[in-house]
Amino acid sequence: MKGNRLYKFEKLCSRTAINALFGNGRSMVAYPLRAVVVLRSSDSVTDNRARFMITVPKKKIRKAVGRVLLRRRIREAYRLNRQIILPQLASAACEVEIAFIYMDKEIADYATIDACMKKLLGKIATQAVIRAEKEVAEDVDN
RNA sequence: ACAGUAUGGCGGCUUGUCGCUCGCCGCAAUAUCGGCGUGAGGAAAGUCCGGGCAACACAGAGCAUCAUAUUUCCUAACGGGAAGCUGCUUGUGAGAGCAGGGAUAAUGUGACAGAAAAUAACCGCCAUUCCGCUUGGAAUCGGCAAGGGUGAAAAGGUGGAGUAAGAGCCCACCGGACGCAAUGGCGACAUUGUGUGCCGCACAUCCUAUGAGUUGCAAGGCCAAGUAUACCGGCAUUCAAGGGUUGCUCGCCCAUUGCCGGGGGGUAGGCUGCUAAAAUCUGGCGGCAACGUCAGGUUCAGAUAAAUGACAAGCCGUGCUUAUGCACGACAUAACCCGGCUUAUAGCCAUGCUGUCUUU
Repeated sequence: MKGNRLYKFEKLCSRTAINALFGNGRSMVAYPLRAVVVLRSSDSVTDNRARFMITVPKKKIRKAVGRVLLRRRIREAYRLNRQIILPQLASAACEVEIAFIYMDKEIADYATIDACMKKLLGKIATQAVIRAEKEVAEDVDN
């Protein structure tokens, strides 16, 4: 994988996978964004370590125009910033599934969404590193 | 010039960087990569009508429910549209809006106010009788709809004749209703003549005519991993035990359990339906118009946790300020597809018409 292209297999499409994510995920917040995350270890050699989805609730943003615009902005922010987490995931041998949920009632501009996205991805990356260290420790114990 | 009105149209543009959907080409390849093309609206919205399409249902008749209700035309169809007719409301005006089956059938309702909301006597007018005798007062299962105020609506209007007082009770003119006739119009209807004194209105129930089977692409059709497994075949299995054949034993067949193979239905998931059509553009012809017709050109979204974007710069438009700077650029995101309706919409353009002012 090269460049900033966004492939279909990076999107989270399956209904069952989404239900599992919301059942087991841990949430973290960087207002106005909330992320629901599932980390799991994976030894398989794939390019695809992260899959994501975006939700803008109808209760918060009434008009379809606004929801579409926000979805596009969030996707753009993820696309441009995901290089923050991908190397960490590869080194920690983890896969991650993320759902981004928009929480504000106003439509935020791109700059604020970009900043939030950077913060969130940073948190996820550190989580992945911690998890990897733990597993290493357990292996030593065994 | 300004303000308005009707109809029709537009609904920001360009460049750069990084990206998305689908299609085509290249490669073994449906992944990936490279190249080329392609990609939201006038309302895509509300889901209010009418169709197409699909599945299911369907002898025939009636009832109920809902919708519609002036005329002629347009249309695949419509509860939609066009051009008319009648009445009312509104605007100085161009114009705009609303309503429009019924019987001289029936029943009910009409807030507040008012005597009374439809078999009208509160005040009032008149008559008769009694009291008083001055102008008045009282009574009558008396007469009177001319005057009063109320109201959305008050018993056709004006004048005369008439009377105790009055009244379409009668007469003249005017208005309306209904009947008849003539003329014009495809028709609703209009105009004219004539006859009948026939003379409140609104709404609902009701009646009449016409239409409506139900569910919606999450319809419907196809493929189908894994898991469990109806059923079929093969092999194996039992220390004992089951059923059939037989008087009994063996044998054979069935059954049991396990493995392997096949297999139907079918879950996750995928494919299809799925976009070339009542399509659209240009021109001619017919029509007042909606629209029709002929000829030629064009190919124009098909996503599915859901594609057209993000950022930067410049231009354009509007407003505030004035060589500049700042702010703003509406409404609204296809989900099977069409025709309408309704609602939202900054600003701009074209054509016709109207009002006001100025100039010639």
